[in-house]
Amino acid sequence: MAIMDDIDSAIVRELQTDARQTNRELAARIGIAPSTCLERVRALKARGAITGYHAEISLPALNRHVQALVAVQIRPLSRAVIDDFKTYLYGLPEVLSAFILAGGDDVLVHVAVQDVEALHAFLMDRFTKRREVVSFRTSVIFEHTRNRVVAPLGEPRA
Amino acid sequence: MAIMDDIDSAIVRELQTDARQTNRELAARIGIAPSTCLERVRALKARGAITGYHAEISLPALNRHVQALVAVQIRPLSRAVIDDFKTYLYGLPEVLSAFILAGGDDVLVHVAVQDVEALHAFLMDRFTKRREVVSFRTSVIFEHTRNRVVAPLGEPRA
DNA sequence: CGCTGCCGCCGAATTATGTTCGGTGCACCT
DNA sequence: AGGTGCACCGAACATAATTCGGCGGCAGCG
Repeated sequence: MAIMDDIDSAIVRELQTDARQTNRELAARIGIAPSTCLERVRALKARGAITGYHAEISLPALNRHVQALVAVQIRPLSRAVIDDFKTYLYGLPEVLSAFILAGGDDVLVHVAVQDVEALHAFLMDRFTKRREVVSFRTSVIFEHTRNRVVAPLGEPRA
Repeated sequence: MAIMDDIDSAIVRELQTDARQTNRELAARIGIAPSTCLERVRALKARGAITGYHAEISLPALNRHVQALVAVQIRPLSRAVIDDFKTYLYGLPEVLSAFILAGGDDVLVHVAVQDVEALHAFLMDRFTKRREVVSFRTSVIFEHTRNRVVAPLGEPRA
């Protein structure tokens, strides 16, 4: 799983940038034959290095104009309670992602909703009513930038 | 930009699940002709509803075994300083994404590094030395789950 | 030092897919 | 009721994915 040479790195970089470019384009960009390229891409997926290909959708286009982060404290802090809460979150369409944390807060939830009114309603309906949620703090997100191309770290050439 | 019928929703859902399935598969799954499907996908991209297609890479495969969230306070809190800091963050390979926030903290940074030692080094080298960073709190991430399929909100059928 | 076996890359042939374009039906407007 | 426009469809053409046999380089062994 740790073996990843320059060619693999280049493939991973290109597919993070555009996952829908053709295998021929990809091969040409990297400088290998299409058949070789196909083989390596398949190996990366089989190895678990590439876990999937996903379209990125504009949140405004999905009628979600407000994003927020909600830092939640959970009690009692047991595995069962956390797992239940995770499952609960996963079923909420407003939730984009959830972080289970070490430290002050237990869970950080990234949500995207229609507007501030919907945010308020969401918090009241989905968090206040939960018994395991003893407190939460909400921060509205002004801007969220993602670094789409993630490269290997450490000794660059394995 | 807000017009998105059932077929568009289905396309968006499918492409979020697997962006590399063939246009024919996609069309068959949804129940329309490949040519129609191609047209709609192109329209969605042209309209800005689909912003891109990205491969998802396993962080451990990239030699990043530790993730953390760093809540940063910036002073002075001016646009110029924030923009500079954003640009700075964007250039750091360890940074996965950054949130600009309203409320207690100003910026929340999601990082992925090799191990806890590398996390410590990263914080010391990249944050402590910055003049505009007046304080930061770091939370190690035990688990991060993403909701990959994001559906339109509000009135479901536009 | 040379031989041999193995692994990965390549290129052509086959199969499948993307893409274009003209026609058709439905719905809406008048 | 007639006309107009839009979206969808299906066949034809261009392009790409996939397979597979063979070649070359490298390593390990004799």
